Amino acid sequence: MKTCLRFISRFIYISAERNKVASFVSSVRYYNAAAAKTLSDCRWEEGKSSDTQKWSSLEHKGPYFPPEYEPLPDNICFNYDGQPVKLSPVTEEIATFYAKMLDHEYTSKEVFQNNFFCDWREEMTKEERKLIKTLSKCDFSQIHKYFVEKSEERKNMTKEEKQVLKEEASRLMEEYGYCLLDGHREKIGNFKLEPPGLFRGRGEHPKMGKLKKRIQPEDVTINCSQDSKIPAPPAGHRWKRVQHDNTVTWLASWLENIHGRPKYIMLNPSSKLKGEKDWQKYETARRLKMKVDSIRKQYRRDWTSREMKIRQRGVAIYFIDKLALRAGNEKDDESADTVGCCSLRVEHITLHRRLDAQEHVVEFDFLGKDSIRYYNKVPVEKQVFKNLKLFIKHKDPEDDLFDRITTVKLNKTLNESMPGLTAKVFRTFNASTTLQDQLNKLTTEGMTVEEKILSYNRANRAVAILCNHQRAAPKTFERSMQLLQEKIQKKKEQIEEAKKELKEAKKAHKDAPSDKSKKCKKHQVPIEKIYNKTQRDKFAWAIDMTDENFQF
DNA sequence: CAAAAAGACTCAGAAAAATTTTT
DNA sequence: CAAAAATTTTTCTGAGTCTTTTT
Repeated sequence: MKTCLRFISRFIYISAERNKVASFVSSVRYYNAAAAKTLSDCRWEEGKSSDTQKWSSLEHKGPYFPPEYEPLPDNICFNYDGQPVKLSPVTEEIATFYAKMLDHEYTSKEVFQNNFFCDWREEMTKEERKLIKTLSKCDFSQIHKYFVEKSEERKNMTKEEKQVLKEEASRLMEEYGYCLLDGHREKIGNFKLEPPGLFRGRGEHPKMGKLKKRIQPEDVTINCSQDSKIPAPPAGHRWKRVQHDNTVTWLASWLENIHGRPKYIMLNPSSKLKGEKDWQKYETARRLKMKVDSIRKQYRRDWTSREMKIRQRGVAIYFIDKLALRAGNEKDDESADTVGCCSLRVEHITLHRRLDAQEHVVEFDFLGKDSIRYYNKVPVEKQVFKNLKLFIKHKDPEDDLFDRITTVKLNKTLNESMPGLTAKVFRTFNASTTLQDQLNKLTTEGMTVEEKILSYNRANRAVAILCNHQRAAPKTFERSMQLLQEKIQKKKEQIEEAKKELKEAKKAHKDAPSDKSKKCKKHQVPIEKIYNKTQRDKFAWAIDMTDENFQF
């Protein structure tokens, strides 16, 4: 029983930050393996800067390239200004990207349309460009219909056909999905290259609708060990570069054309490399736990510093600590306008001397990561309130609230308080602490497993609120609501009926009810039903490590 | 040296796929 | 039982954080 409790609490602890539990199973396996060959490992770990060296051998098959474009059948036509137009393959492919998205609201946005049309025209042949000048004259409906039908067909495939597809996918996974790192077969996180399409940013993204180009082998850099079997580029092609850099963990990289930022093929979270890093992250959070009191003392002192930047820093760290805000790096205007702590603007907060019987309330309202709205009314310390008033004095709404600090400076300060400490550590720390606190509050010794799981879910909910994790209500929400109402109505009727039946049954009571006994048989629910396979896998490592002291 | 740019890595929601439950 | 709906899990890749390199 005790073990069970502990392992649940461990599970909760690790999964504090979303469902990033990663399968530590393999990590544990590796720790054991590592222990076995400690001697040789230690030698080179001491000698070389083992901190920067991520592997000593790495072999893989290179990325998997998405299939080539298949031109539309001749009877499917794109129409321009009422006339059918046969498009060149390149142009046609891009048209299909748009056509497929037609019933997504994205395509109704002006920015999306403009970006798409602009990029599309650039890929057109001269003749096409000359002809196709207005998006509103473009008729993709046949193409759209074609793909709707195709996906319908796919849905209606027979079991056998689906099985064939499944097997094909798993063969692909076998061949490209794994690499060999330091002699261990490790799962790759994203071995498939991102296929071309139209960029869909989150929120009001200025680049939405732009063409995400097909990645060519010539765009891809391969990273593997020198003496490994170098992955072969697709026939008739060559890699951009093959390098052997063991200070990085990626297997392949390319520059994404929307922002020109690098993208990588990396290992799955279940790998040793990722797992250990994740473990380290929690270790750092635990170190923060030891240190947090003095850090809190420090930033409180900073609230009254004569230096404005120190006051700002003190208040910013307070927000990061208390509200689990993200650091808030500066962003260019080529992306959606979202903020974090350091990039908060005056317009994002409202100060209330008193609000709903509370004093010194700060009302936050801004778009954070992924354009998720953060809305919160928080009572703060009087000194913080005073400072905020000072910070916004003589500023316009669009001015920075913290104009004297940056994330770099803030993290530098944090790092001085504790090695390895950065703003994001507070999120891990706060999530873990909240979960542990909630768990302690919600669970008692005598609870059944089901009750514990309920507590676990509730505790996790508290973490989600703290971290402002939220998903958009599905578009079908209204509909499901309606269905729910109908259901409730039906249930009511059922209850009425049941009551009547009961009355009748009472009257006819004397008859033997043996017939119903079969139906009434209740079956025992085996424990395995409570956790799915993946979850049980996740638990495996926790059980394995239960002797260690892991209380947060 | 600091600031900017480049680079590498984690985090996170949407959508798709798989699975389970209900009708 | 199949079909549909609901729910859960996985995949995908965009969006952050933070570090390293360059200017």
